[in-house]
Amino acid sequence: MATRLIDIAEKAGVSLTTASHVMRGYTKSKIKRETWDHVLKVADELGYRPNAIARSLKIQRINTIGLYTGYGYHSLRDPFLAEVYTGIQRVCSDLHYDFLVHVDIEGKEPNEIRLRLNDGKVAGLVVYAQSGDAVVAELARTRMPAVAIADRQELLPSLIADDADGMRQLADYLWSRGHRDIAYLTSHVKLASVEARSETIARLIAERGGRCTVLPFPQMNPGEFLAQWRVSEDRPTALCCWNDYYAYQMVRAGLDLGLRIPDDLAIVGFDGLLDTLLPARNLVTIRVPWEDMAAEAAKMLLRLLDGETLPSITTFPVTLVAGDTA
Amino acid sequence: MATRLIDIAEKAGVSLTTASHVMRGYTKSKIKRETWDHVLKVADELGYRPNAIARSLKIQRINTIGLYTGYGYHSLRDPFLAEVYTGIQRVCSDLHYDFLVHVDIEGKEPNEIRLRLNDGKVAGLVVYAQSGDAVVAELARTRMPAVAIADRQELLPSLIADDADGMRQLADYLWSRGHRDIAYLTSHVKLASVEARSETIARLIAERGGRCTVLPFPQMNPGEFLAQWRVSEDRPTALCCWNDYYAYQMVRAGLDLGLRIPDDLAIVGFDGLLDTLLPARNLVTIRVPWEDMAAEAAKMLLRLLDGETLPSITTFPVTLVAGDTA
DNA sequence: TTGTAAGCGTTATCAA
DNA sequence: TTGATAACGCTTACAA
Repeated sequence: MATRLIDIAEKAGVSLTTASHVMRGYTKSKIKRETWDHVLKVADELGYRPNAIARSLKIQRINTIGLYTGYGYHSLRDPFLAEVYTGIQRVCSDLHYDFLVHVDIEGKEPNEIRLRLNDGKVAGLVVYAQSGDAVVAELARTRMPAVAIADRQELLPSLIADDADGMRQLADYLWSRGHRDIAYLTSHVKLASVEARSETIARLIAERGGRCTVLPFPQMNPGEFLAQWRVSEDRPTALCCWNDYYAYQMVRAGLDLGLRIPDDLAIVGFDGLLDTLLPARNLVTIRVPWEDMAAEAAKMLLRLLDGETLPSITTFPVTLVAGDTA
Repeated sequence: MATRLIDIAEKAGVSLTTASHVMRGYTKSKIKRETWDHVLKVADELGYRPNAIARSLKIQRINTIGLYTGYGYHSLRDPFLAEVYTGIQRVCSDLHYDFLVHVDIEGKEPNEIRLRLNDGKVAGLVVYAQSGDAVVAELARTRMPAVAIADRQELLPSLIADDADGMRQLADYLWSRGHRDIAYLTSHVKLASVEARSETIARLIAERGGRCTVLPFPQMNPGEFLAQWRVSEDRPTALCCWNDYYAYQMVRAGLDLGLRIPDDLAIVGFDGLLDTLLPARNLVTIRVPWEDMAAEAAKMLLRLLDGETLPSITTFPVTLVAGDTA
């Protein structure tokens, strides 16, 4: 059994209150220096550790925030989530919060998940989910403090990237390099940002008199896709991919097939997520400041917990990263 | 103010006990079906969420475990930690635990960190730290349940990879391909496993009459290192790197310099961490089942919490992954 | 079948 | 300058 405050009080021959004041460093109370030091000494001897649970129960606050992702089992190998975690952690570290990863929520009913998320272990949540996620609706209904990231949530303050501007930058870049026939490989996931990206580039290229074909990222392996592409009559000269991971798969498959990139085929991505790791080729991509966005989401969540009102949408600028694949 | 159990009891016109039994699904108590359903209905109407904090305080247990890394700021951008997180998460998910990431512990005194780690928010810890870490000593002193991963901790049950066998496999592989002069690029970090790896390969190659030079991974950039290597008289034919990240940096630098890999220079890594992400080249490496090890660490921690006694060392087998860089 | 009441380890109010 | 004591929300003997 762990040492309690009362054990210290008894051993030190003081009251619970005095012990509490000393342990919390409550300088306003005028406890005799002698008593103070004695209590500290006893606490150290007994290896005292304040019980954060009891404290939280009493003060009705908890310095822990959580992350909910609406994609079931979320792999932490996903570089996007790595950025999100890193950003949240940075803020938590600065502001003396801990960070709880909710994992026991796979394949459950929305309300059951909401109960797990909203059981007092965390003060609030950063949310990464599709708009229309049922758990998010439950959270909003029960007024759980939460802030959404990466994709807009109608019911929550949301932090999103400027997808349209990113696509505009890519379109400009490709157009200026002479590409008039572009294929856009989009994601299967139903996110508002997915729609925004494909619509934007299709529109921009069409407006200028070029052609932009939107295709789902091929289910077949990228090599087969590119082999087909190679023999087709009327092939696009540039591949614009929903994200960097798709783009890298295409780069790799292209190199394996002996294609010259970007001369035979230009490839661009979106996200800026893989740049630190990858050898051999530097992808042309749009860098989205995911880590900063996540950090800002965490900060905003903490402000929300303090009763502030937040803007419903906060949009972050994105920047083109030059490389050698387009 | 959130709905409490007592609010439900009052609104439903039952006692606290009855409400508690219903909410906990305590089937042994013979509550009238009618009462039961009524309580559930009221709870739903009021958006009741059990307070896990109060519950934990009462039952003196908490279904949360944590991770302590002795390397300060820990980022999921580190693929190793991504594996560790993923493994811990998997087990937590299966066994209805949550996973708390302590982040407010940077740059603090060991005892202060221990207080943060051991404040009742988590039942136990998975530890990733160098042997001799002062916080680990504190944790052991205060009998905080903990299990170490990746590097041996004298004071804790430890799960480690079979580094010696991994190096043996790499040595065999390189030797069988005709390499007689090998450079081993080791890490600056003082881990037992670092020592184990460099010593093992140096010994194995020497025993067979070859030469193995152990060097710290160059502080200069990998390109400069390889440029020097290229003009040296008596140059090794293979580079064996402490981990995959080092190896990939060398592969990239080599390709940039126009080296043929593996013909001009063979490069091998260790860890098996980057294989899912990287295009262009498949590294020859040793796959360590980090995720499984982390999962097992979490499982063992939970067994420890149940009062079981654990083996002091558990060693996991590693396997060679063939590729095209050696 | 349901209710009463003690207690988990803190903090905070008030009194001494 | 210190000490009693009542909460915080829940669980669980034990009583009714």
